[in-house]
Amino acid sequence: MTISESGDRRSNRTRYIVLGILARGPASGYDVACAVRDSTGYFWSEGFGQIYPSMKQLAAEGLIRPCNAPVQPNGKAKESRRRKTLFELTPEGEKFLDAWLAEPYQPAVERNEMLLKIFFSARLNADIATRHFMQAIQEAQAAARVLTTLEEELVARLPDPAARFFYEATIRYGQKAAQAQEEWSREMMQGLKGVIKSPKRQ
Amino acid sequence: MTISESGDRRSNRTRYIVLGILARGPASGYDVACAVRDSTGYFWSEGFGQIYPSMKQLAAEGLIRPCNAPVQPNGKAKESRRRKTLFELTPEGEKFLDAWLAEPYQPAVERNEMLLKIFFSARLNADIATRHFMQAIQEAQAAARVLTTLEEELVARLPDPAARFFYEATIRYGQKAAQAQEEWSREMMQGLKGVIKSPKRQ
DNA sequence: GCCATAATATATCTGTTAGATATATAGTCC
DNA sequence: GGACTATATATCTAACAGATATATTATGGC
Repeated sequence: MTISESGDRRSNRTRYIVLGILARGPASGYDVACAVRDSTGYFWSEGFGQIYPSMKQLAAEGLIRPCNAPVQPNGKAKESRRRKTLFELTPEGEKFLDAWLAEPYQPAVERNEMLLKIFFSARLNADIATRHFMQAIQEAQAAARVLTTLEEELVARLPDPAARFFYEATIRYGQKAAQAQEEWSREMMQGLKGVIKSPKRQ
Repeated sequence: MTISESGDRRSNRTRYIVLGILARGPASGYDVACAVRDSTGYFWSEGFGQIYPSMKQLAAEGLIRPCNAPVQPNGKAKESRRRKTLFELTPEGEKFLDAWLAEPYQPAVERNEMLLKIFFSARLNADIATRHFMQAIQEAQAAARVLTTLEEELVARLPDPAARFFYEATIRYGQKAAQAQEEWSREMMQGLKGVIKSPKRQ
């Protein structure tokens, strides 16, 4: 199994977030999905369709293994209506994760539908473009609210100062991106008002 | 065939860029791929694997059709070593494109590997996080250079003022995003220096 | 003129992913 | 006890990333 995957056709990325979350403690597939949604969901999406098969593969490869920890009965009975299958990281898994973390990251492949619609907007009237810009503002503001809430919960989530710093770094990124998007949208609406009366239909 | 696809599982997005490019004039599959790469590549990726099957489907649906324009012999002979199969938009295709453009856009699904590595960086030493931040700066600067070049070529590309405005809007977006990324990276490296001496390995 | 090479252009392949659907297990309530 | 509901596991299928394969044509050398 090769550590470097930079030359390959798109390869499985799901396993890294699984490994990263298991590095913080034993978890089931469902736990991983919840952890992704609750802490990294705003910059990394992941679904059951990827998590379960990836965990199965990771187990087959010896990077994670079923956990011998007792299935907790839970203080709150209503949090567990079905027995969990817990997994933990193996030493090999830990090494694998760290090696991947140290490699350069692969830049995202862009596919921004908002910009695609803006790009072709000269075909339509200015009201439609305005609606797209307004949508962009609303989304930026909604994202900023989510990030603010996450930031406020940070201290309780991560007592470790280093982990907190890096988590906060991701939040800060999201906030800057949201701000840039909102500014851009406002700028463009202003420019639209000043220059474009009613773009002619081709 | 339904115009609104907002409630569906991910549906084919390739066809919209195909339709949009054909709205500017007849083109072959290869022409579409080149046009995507040259004018929208920085915010919309598209490969042959999607373009050809989508064009085939669009033709089957009557939204595009083979073009009766004479296969141009080209002024420059070396630009055509194989006969092109040109397609053009049908009136139905044009209506379909315009209806889609007027709908709210679907927000991007995020999957930012840089942030994922940053998120788990407390496991490693600070030099590795610094390398990721430096990579982010270099990428932002490279993107800004590409966008600057595109901006300079704009006047020659699009004589129509409306089309030019919207194209420039997409470029402006990319520039703001690149700037935000660079600022963030510098900020985080600064914070790393001041707070984190050597993050402990867990 | 023939053949090899190279460039343009068309087409397909396969692993990953988005997001939906299906199923299993257990607790609660009437 | 059975219906309902919540947690948890698992699978499905269309879309996509990016690679590979193939077809067609022009060019150059002998």
